[in-house]
Amino acid sequence: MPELPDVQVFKEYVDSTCIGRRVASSHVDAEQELTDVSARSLAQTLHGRRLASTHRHGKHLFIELVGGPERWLRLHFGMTGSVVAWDAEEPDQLDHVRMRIDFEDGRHLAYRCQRRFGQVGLVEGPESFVEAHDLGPDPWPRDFDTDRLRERLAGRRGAIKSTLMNQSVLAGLGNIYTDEILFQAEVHPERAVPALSERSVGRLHRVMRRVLHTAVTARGNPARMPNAWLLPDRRDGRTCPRCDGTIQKTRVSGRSTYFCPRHQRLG
DNA sequence: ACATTGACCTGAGAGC
DNA sequence: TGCTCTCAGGTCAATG
Repeated sequence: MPELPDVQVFKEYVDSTCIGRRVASSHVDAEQELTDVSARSLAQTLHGRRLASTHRHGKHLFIELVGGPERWLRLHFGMTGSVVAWDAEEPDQLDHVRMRIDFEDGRHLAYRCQRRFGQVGLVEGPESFVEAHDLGPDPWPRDFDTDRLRERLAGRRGAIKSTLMNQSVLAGLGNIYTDEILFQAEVHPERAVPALSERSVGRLHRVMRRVLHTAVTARGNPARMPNAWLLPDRRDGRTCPRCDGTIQKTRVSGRSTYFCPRHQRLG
């Protein structure tokens, strides 16, 4: 599900396939996904613009459109969204295309979204969007250090899992990578934030950064992730890839949660 | 202010 | 076979 690493991969994909190209036309069929903009005015804004750069914040991908008033295309991928680019022959099985951009040089870019939880919109810039939606800092850049994490967790009383997934605390972690980080940091998902030791916070920070970077290197593909990770074994009853425990499924704040009760202890 | 829960959506898979 | 039910998980609104 598109979380920070997946969206980072989408960003790098758009960078290498579409940046610098000019829009000839676009087809928008995303009535449900559109936020703050009509299909008509989105198509109008895109027309003739050049895709100049991209920026990612959390699970949001922003694409800068130059050649007019400052506007950025914002893509959010929900659970099932993705992007795909092609030149001549349209790929097979290209279902659920909600928006397609046709470039002057014959290339195409499609935004797909099966379950329609995604969002497409136009914004004045990434910073104003982040501020308006009260998104927390993105944990990907180098300057996201342990102190920053500690500061973001201050004052929180709930379970660590729901807190890490709260986009106004940190922007980018979803259900799957949060489970992965807690699994590797050996922290029980229901542990209350105030009950976390200083060491645990440091470990969470270190593991978080390593997991995100490794996931991007693996292109977000679970099959390419290390064997000792939870992700490929994220199923009830599986043997824990780190110890002799058994992976257990539970619910935390309404979200299905997988963890190893043997090395992620509550008490 | 913060935490929790349910609704939204669509397709896959389970169970009968 | 085919129907119905449950589940997945991103956000947001409503409620506690």
